[in-house]
Amino acid sequence: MSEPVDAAATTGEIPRFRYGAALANELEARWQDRWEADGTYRAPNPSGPLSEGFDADRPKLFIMDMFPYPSGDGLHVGHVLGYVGTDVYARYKRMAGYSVLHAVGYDAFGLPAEQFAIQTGQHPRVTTERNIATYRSQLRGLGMGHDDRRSISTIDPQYYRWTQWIFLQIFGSWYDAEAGRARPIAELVAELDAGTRTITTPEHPDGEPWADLDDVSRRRAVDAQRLVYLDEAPVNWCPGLGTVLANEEVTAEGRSERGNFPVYKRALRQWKMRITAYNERLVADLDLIDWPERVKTLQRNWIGRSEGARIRFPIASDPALGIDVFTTRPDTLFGATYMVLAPEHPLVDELVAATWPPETPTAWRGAGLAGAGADGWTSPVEAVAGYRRYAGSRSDVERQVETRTKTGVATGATAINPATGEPVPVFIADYVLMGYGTGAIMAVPAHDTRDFEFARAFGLPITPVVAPTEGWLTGHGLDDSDVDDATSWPEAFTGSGQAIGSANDEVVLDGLDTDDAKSGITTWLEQVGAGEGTTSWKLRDWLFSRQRYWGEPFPIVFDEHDLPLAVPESELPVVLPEIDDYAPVVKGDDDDSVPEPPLGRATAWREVEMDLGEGPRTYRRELNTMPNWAGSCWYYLRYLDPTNEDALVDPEVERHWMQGSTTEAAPAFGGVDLYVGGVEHAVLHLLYARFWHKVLFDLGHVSTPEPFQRLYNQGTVVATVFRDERGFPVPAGEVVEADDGTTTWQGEPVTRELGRMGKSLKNGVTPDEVYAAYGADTLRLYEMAMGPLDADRPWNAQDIVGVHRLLQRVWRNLVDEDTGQPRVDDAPAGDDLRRVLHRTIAGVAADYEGLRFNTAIAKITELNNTLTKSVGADGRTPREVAEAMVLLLAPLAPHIGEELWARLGHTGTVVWEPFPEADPDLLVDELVEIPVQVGGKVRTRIKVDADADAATIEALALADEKVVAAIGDAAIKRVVVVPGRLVNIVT
RNA sequence: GUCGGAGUGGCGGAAUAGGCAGACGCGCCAGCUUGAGGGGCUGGUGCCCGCAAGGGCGUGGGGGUUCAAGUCCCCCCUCCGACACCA
Repeated sequence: MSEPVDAAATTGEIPRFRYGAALANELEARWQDRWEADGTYRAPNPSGPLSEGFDADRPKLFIMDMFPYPSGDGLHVGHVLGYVGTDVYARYKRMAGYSVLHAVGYDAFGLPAEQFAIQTGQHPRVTTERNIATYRSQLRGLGMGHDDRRSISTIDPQYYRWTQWIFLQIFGSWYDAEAGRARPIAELVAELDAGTRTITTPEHPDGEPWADLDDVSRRRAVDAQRLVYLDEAPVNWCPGLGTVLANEEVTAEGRSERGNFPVYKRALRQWKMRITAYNERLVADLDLIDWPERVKTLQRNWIGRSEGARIRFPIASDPALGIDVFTTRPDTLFGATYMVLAPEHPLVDELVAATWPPETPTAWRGAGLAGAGADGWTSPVEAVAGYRRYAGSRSDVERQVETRTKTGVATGATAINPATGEPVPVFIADYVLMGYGTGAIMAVPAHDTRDFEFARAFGLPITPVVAPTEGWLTGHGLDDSDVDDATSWPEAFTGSGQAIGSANDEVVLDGLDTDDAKSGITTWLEQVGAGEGTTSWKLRDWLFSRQRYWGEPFPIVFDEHDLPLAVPESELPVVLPEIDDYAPVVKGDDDDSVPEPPLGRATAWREVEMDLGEGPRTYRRELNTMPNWAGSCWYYLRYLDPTNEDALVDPEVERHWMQGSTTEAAPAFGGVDLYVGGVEHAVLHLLYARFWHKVLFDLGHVSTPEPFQRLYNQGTVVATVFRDERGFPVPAGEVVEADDGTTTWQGEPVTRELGRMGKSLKNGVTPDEVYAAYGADTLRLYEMAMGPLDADRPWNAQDIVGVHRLLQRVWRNLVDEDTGQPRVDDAPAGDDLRRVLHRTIAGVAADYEGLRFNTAIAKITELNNTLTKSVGADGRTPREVAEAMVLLLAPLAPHIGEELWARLGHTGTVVWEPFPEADPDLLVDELVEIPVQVGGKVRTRIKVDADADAATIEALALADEKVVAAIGDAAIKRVVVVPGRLVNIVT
């Protein structure tokens, strides 16, 4: 941090009322107190306890930041970028006549808070609440215009009561696929009782025999339909954190997002949310919302819709058995020359052969793999077991680093290609994933890169069934003779083309292009019952339970059948019990024991007596807690009605704030009008929140299908990272830079690079440091001036002085630095100054509207520079200009805005003052200077009347002596005149 | 590898709808103020040639469309981000 600009203030050599850090700090504290005392930023609800001052004529606007996770380190200047952006916009919109709801809450449950508490040996509630207090004070110091009555915290039992209530809504629902929406589970039970609906399961494909089921079986059947359900399935188990994790919390390297611990797949009984029921709608409704295209793309990719077909390959030895595969290229079915199952596919054990078929190559038997003999394993059963061990021992990192060499073993089984009738061998290989499609593929080596590699490695036939294009052939040094002979191909042809070699007695694809071949084969498959067109998705159900202490308890108990039951609403909240040891049970990497949630230590709490309709009985509580995402899935709704004890949110209040945006041109069907946050939440928080919102919408608790109408991603602040010779970051604030530019820390040389600001890179700058050196308004202005809000930007302490000087110069033009008295008079502004003013008003308003705060600041600076020249050192500023200037600046720098407004003689706050309006007549000059080009090069500029016509301008241009000189002897071929813009003379 | 985003002075960045490239700020240079430093004020500052007048070049590179291209089209390079054996 550089020295304060007015370091000499203490020497008394500068004017008493010069705008510097001391003056800024004094007036900022004063105005923050006044705003708080006056409740300046309170946004009235249409009804209920927060309705005082409601004005039905004011259009509404709901503006939100992604709420902070209060860490022990406090805020740094990178965190506040988005907060300042929304605050400036909210302030502008208030002045433009809107009733703006802007509040902030705290996302305070979760792993980091718990880790911090464990490290410091304090209860997470103590550390979390202290962190929240720090954040509150830092944000207050920034001059945020938040409605303080609406600040919520996810750890408040009065808040998580409703998180639990929403959980119960989801638990009490099922997805009616025909209706395409969630419905109360009671309606399902009623339909089952009435016999108008049946539940189909893999065991009962024709429907559960409901009437014959006993109560427990019926409950099991119904529980399996709920939108949140218990499932015993492979999950991401992270021994280092002592908990399971959602897919979204595991990195591509197979490690935990938090803490970077290894993650293993383990079958555990866990709660899952049926987000996959909303696949289609989560994709389709992206078209309704005004979000950055890149975030929509990320969500689409994550949900991963792909169209294709499911095809059944019968097993040769037992045609009753069949392998279902999913493919996006059913048109290549005739080229399927082998099959691959994921190693853990349940069918493997059923179809594996007892002995190797004659002449099975040793490579197929696993020769060369760790654990196999020189000729491979001795039987298919051995090979399957051996390969599973081998694949399991390969970490995800290894699988990546080893350039994806294809490995696998044969199962000794043979399936029948339904199109050709030919037998095809069945393999297992870890390049086929159990988690996608059906966990099995038909391999078409001629037209799939991975299958091609596998086929080459295992000596399998490669049969072309799509003719490669000319370009592809020549690009690979091939010609027409190679079209149907893949032996010379260097790689698979994966593009579209004409089908070849694809005909049997019933269907002929030959000559069709890929799209037609796909539909042709699919129709045939459906006719003969060998398959069907279908859609596959990458998205999995959301693993929702954690073996940690610091989270919302589930409002669930278990009875003697070990079946879950909802805690009645009247019993909410289920308060997180106090326990002495809240640390997770961290396991060794190879410890297979069942995780023990810390809540199991709450011996007095873990069992409870309740009357759930069968008289008082003892139940066992669910001991897992909810993931961090639960509280952040719906907090925007609680801002609307934070004190409501009867409902999540009052319906009238919800409709008022969430129904159709009244400002944006985008199709306005509702949701938060503007939601600003980092792009790192593109799939996690934003996908989960959309899912919960849609469930609440289906159940009638909210009135819009999407939660966030407009999303905006602010950029990240990066700062110089200094590293020592070992590559470890050293505290950036302690690095010394020599005159020659070399940098050292404690005498040792250090390197420099740019990195995201934060504690881990030791390059954080706190807002408090900047307040002390320049004041909060300067920090706000600098954050906004650095560049476009959505761009990443480097923190450069040296540049802060520029915006500080702007405030100082504005102040000096309006206030006498010696006396503190206003320097304005009531004489009208000169014509030129007034035109500049009105152009600035129009430009700044447009910039605020478009969140272009950096150019708004540039325009205000230009206006002030003009003002400085026009009034001179001893002159006075025309009041109309002075007041407009203050109003233009107030959204960006609210404290100095209030102070100047008061010094200009006003008693009320500037916050609700109408934004100045530009006079359209003053936006055009009478004379404009336009460039004259000769042959596209500017040779001179001429002044013409703004409304001069083309002929007049052309005559003036051609008469100009510099133009005449530039043209010389050349003949004029053409003259292009754009009135008011330019002239171009073509020779 | 696939998808997405971005390359403009020494630096951060401007540039409605294809129409004056470099707004505004930092830094730097000069001058004024000051005992000095800091601070403040005024002016200058894309690069090259030139005392100047003036000229040439210039938005990652190469081609194209156009009277006119940072902006549109094609090819290539570099950087950043996301996903990553998804059948």
